[in-house]
Amino acid sequence: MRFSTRGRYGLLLMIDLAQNSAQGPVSLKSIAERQNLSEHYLEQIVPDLRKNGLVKSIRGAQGGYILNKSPNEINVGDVIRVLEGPIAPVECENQMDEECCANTDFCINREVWVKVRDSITDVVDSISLADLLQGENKEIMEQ
Amino acid sequence: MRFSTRGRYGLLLMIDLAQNSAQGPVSLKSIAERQNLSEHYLEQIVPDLRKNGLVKSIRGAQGGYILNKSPNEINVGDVIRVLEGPIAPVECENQMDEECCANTDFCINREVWVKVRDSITDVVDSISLADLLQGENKEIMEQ
DNA sequence: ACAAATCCCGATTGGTTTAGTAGGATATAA
DNA sequence: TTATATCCTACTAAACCAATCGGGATTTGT
Repeated sequence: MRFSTRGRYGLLLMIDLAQNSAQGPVSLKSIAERQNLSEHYLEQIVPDLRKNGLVKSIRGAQGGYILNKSPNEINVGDVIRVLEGPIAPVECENQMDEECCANTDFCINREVWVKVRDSITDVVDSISLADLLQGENKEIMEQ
Repeated sequence: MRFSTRGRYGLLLMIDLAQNSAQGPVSLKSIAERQNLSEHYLEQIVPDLRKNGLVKSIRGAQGGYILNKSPNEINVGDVIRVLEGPIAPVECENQMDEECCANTDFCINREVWVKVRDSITDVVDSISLADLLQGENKEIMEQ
């Protein structure tokens, strides 16, 4: 029950952009160095962020990536959903809809998974990149 | 970001026991039939439940499994932790302790994962097997 | 004593996911 | 024109998942 490196690295990448892309495009190489990640692996992750409108790319020398919205308009949930797919603690065909449990008339566990999903969603959708940057300064985020 | 079948099937197994093991041991075969699961696969899951004191086994013909505590003393989190390992949305050596992020002085994302973990923990530790059985009768659990 | 039921245990397997790596094509600034 | 970048497709080694397989040990009913 854990997030993969796609979500984790992607979030680090987005935070790096939030910190560094105000003056101009930031290359994956520099992000990879600062965050101690594989540049090639970031290369595999970042197209999803671009296609979903979270970052913008500038090709060629001195190119790189910049945030496509301001840090307080992007929250952690946006990044995670793009890189890891929908937040769903069990694999139901149609995102945990009523028809998901074909085995039994009524899936007795469904409420558990729905509550878990909703609690995760609440957390990740309530924290923006700006919150994380502010949290860094304060060392401890507000509860 | 999802639970595997171990946790899901295990929870179904535990609920089946809560419903049926009051009068005596329940065989995996009957559970597998009722829940429409593979008996052999349940056989692979149930030793973990036994070793962690959640169920008790009775060997031989007419044997089977019974709950080792009352349904309101067992909560969903107990079952999940036994079958899926600790609830930790990222893989840090020492369960998300302060030393987890060696790459940087301070892991800016740590607060996110801690909050996600805590929110999941809150949910699964607040729902007992008894709650789930009651929820079945009411069709909708209380919020 | 014996057969059936049942738990117990280790090994194997086919498929998927993860976390990358390799190598090149395209675009652009200097 | 050269160095710096993004972009794109493919490949791979390892791990994990969801079982399956084949037996062995224990108990009950007859």
